[in-house]
Amino acid sequence: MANIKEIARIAGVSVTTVSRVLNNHPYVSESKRATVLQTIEQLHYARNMNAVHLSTGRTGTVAVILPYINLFYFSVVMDGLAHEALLAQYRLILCQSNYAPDEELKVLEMLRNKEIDGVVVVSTALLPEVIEEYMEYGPVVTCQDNGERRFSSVYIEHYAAFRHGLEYLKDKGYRKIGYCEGRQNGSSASIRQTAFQAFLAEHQLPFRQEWMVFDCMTEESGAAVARSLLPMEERPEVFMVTGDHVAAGLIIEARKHGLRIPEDIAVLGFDNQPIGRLLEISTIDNHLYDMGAAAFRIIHEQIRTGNRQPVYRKLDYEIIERGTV
Amino acid sequence: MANIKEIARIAGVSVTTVSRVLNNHPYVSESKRATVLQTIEQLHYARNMNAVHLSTGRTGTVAVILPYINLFYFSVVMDGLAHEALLAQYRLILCQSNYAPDEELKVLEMLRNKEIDGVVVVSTALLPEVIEEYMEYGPVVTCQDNGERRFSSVYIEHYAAFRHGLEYLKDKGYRKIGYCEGRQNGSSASIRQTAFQAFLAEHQLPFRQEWMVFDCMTEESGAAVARSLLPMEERPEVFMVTGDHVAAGLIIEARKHGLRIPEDIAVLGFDNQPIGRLLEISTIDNHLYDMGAAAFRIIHEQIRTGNRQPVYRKLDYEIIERGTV
DNA sequence: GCTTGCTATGGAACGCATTTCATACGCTAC
DNA sequence: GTAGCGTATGAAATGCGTTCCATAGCAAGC
Repeated sequence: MANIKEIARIAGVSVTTVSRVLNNHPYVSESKRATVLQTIEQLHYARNMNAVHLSTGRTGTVAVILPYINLFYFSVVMDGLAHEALLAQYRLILCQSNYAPDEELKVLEMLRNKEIDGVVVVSTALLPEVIEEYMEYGPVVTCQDNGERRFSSVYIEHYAAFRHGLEYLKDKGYRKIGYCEGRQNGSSASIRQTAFQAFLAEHQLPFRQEWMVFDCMTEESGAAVARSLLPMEERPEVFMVTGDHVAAGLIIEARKHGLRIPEDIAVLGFDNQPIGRLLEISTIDNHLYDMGAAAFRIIHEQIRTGNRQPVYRKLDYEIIERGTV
Repeated sequence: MANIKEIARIAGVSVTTVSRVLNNHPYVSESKRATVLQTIEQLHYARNMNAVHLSTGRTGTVAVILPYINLFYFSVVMDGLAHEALLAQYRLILCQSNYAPDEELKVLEMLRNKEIDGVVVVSTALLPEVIEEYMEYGPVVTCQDNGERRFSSVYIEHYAAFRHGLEYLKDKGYRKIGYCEGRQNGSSASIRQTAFQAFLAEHQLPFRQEWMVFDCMTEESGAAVARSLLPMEERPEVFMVTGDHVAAGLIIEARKHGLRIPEDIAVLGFDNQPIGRLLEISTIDNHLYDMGAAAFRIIHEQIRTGNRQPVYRKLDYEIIERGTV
């Protein structure tokens, strides 16, 4: 396979000149440029990008850590990331970690090994302290609210958003409020739990352990929540559900069992997914696509400029009133 | 930053020995191995993977071409790919192409540029002939049925699956059959159209242009189909819908307008998505996760062995009977 | 006439790890 | 006793493009 040296030899120029042509540098005469391009054409020359990466110390690639690509939440964030990456001519490496810390660490090691230029952490099992250690090797942006860290983050104001939702429910007259959460110990999940408990205490609202359900990641788990309502001595009046697909499961299963929405059980969803629109689920839109897009733009900027000053970008949210509350 | 040469100098051995330690080669005495490892530790040495890639001509990375990551269909295939890639310690580059041919070509060029070891094409706007031209640079696996090509493919027997579905409907007594398709000109879509038209002709079933709808990719487009039924002079008795989320849109919107499922309009979905299970949509499960997993295993095998003999792996499908037909 | 500065071009160093080949020691087998 | 093999180790070649630095011609400015 031809290399740059061969091109130079045949075109009768130096490798420097060939490199300049390849990279559109100035100071190459039109005649030589033409000869070089022609030689490249003739020999079907293809640049060995590994040599370029070695030489430049850059790869034009960013890795993305997330647990499950087929959960709507993550695929939408990924969509935002991928769209911006395409615009910036960057490549994205997907690490679907299943929250396995060692796999997530491997990705950070790739940063250290110069295999990638940066890392976007959409959701992780790693502690912020661990991530911080890798900041010296390249920029990292997380999509979680980690407070003031050495790495950047783009995040929804989960505390405020959740409170806002609770206030909205309270204003509507609801007092018995239930809560379906994804992971019990996730960073955003913890924030929401705190918000939930604080709000209940503040307003002296009733609470029962069975109104709070964890590990609700799928439609099926939403359906299970609906079924759990049936034998319940005292039911909540409304559920806040993190994820419209989970809310959809809850609603459809509840209706199957003759419960009316919102009269018997009201539901406020999260994420504003297409299924929520279809079922007219009231929801909190937290702009997931924008989160991905913003995360990429920040990391791209930091790679480009070499600036490591962390950026904390707070995204807003909005309640979309539909029919389930 | 320390490199292998520095490690060698300080540890008092040759770079060869350091390399051997790094790669777990035999023929290194325990004492030297220990010294080297200790030096690596001390200097916080990190291997420059770009040099490794240049030197070995391999990158341990496979690129994936697909149009939209946030469509369930693709995110599930990606899940299968990602899972296997993790097991094989391979990295996946995601190219979300939006079916832009030039972006898809760029990925094939990456193969030529040795930036990646192989390409998995989940769905593409490119012609098979174009893909074939890149086979000399590395293995390519597509997830479409392209017939006998120089590249491998993992595919659902769309023709058979679709016919099977049609037969199932006919056996149930349906004669007026409608059809909602994603892309009009997709490779799988074309096969299904052919199957559809052949079946109708064969059994002299009635057909109307308005019973065939294209560009149904989302829940909303399914809902639009439901609305289009209302003013229709003569309605189909059943719709085959490629994608359970589209079927879900159709069903939910139809019910909103008082249509009973399946009495007024029956629906047979595709892809066996979680939402289909929840709504008890009868569907054709075409094992998308397995498709991704199989695609990765094939390309990994071909990278490993250097074997370029194309493999055509046909996946089976099954009708899942639930309540909408 | 001489200094400055821009255009054009090439030599050589640099980024870094892998791998082939050569060498050498020690032990077993015949 | 020596041929042969396995273990251990290093020198040097290899993969390939980028970029700093040096050189030189030529034109504009004083």
